[in-house]
Amino acid sequence: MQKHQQAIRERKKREKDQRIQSILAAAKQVFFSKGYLKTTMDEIALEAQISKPTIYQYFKTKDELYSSLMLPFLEEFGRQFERIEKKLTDRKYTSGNDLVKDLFNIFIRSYETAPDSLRVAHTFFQHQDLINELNPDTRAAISDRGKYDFELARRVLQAAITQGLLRDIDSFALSDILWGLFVGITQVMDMKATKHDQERKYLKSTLSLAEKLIIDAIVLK
Amino acid sequence: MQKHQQAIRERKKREKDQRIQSILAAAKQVFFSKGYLKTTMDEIALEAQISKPTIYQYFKTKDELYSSLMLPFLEEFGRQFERIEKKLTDRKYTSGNDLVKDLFNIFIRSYETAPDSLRVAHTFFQHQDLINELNPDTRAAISDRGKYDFELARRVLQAAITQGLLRDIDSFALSDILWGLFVGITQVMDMKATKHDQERKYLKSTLSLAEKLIIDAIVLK
DNA sequence: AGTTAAATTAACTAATAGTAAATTTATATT
DNA sequence: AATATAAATTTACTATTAGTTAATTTAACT
Repeated sequence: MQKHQQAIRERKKREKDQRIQSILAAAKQVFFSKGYLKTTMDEIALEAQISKPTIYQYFKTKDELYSSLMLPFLEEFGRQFERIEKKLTDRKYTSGNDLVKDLFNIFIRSYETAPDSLRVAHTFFQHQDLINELNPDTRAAISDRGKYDFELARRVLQAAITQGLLRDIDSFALSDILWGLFVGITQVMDMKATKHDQERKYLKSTLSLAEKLIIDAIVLK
Repeated sequence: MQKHQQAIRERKKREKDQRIQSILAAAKQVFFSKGYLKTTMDEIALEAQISKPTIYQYFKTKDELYSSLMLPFLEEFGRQFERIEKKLTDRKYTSGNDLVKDLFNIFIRSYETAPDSLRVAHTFFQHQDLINELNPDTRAAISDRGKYDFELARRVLQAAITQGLLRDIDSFALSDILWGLFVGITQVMDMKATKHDQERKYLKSTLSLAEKLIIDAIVLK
């Protein structure tokens, strides 16, 4: 009976995926409450209610487990850029103003809904040496996805320039500047922040000012 | 003989400072070639041609040693801001344009002369949990210095606004934006960079574009 | 020359990332 | 239903390395 075996294989895959998800959930919980350095694999195993070697069944190293938390974040970023790209090709933007606001909202919302993931992204930017040590599959997945997002963002900016929404600025450099601006501001804020809502409000007003300045600087009027 | 004892105490202090400097030099060398995680204290000791416990005589932990590398960088930053503040109070600036260029140059030069120190600064922004574990003296020194630099930068911006060189923008937020912009851009560039001079030239042109955009956005015309 | 204090080190402990081998669990076969 | 096989899991281990202790060396002082 082929069908039966097929069904079993499917269930097994499901269970495997579930186990991976539960490990990721536990890892997220522990990493984000204690920080990368002070987190131990035993503690993650305890949180996931399994033994340590089981984690190593699915993730080759601590670094790889940590980095894996980043992928969903990068993917979500990509989806948002794709949404904006579609809106652009559909000629839905009548002013560069709205476009810049949409771009900033990607970042702002990502910070609001998943500030943790953003912290992982910071690691991505900083610990390049760590990334290089990952197993090739994970590294490729993360690195490729990162490059894809970068390129996507650049393409969106270039399209906006071509449509006359933004001033004629080198889109590669502009993409780096916007990306850096957001990463940098959230990082500087993170450093000052003390988890109070007050601080988060302050971040929002700072980002909102940055948005105004960028609109002044790059929108074609 | 009081004089003799005094002289000996002075030499001892000198020797102690020298030892600290040689440890810092060795640490710098190893940390920056291998990254924080893959650097061992034994390796630093070997590089400094002393034994490991001697390092612990002067630095309480690995984190503290790493963080100590940052202080000279923060101090240099402060000196640069003080220079610009003096220029401002002496009414040497006739346009906001020149001021912004001077500010950007602080960052650009710091990256050119000591890109390594900047990488330590990135850690500072990211591993806040690490900073919190430092011994109180070191933490206070670094944290105070960081706050001082931030405040100094803000004061410079506020003075420039008061003098009518820059548009009337909240100086706290603006300071965070500029600081974040630079940290973020260098980080994004660092990620892409592969140590080729070509990349460094690209960073410079990107920063130069960022400078133009910021001038457009904040200089009063 | 002998005493004391400080700096240095050899030899250690504790913690933890990662692994190997044994065990359990679940599936397939007779 | 009993047995064989394969996969997942765990117990018990190794290796590395941050940090410490106690012994040793070095140098100042009497």
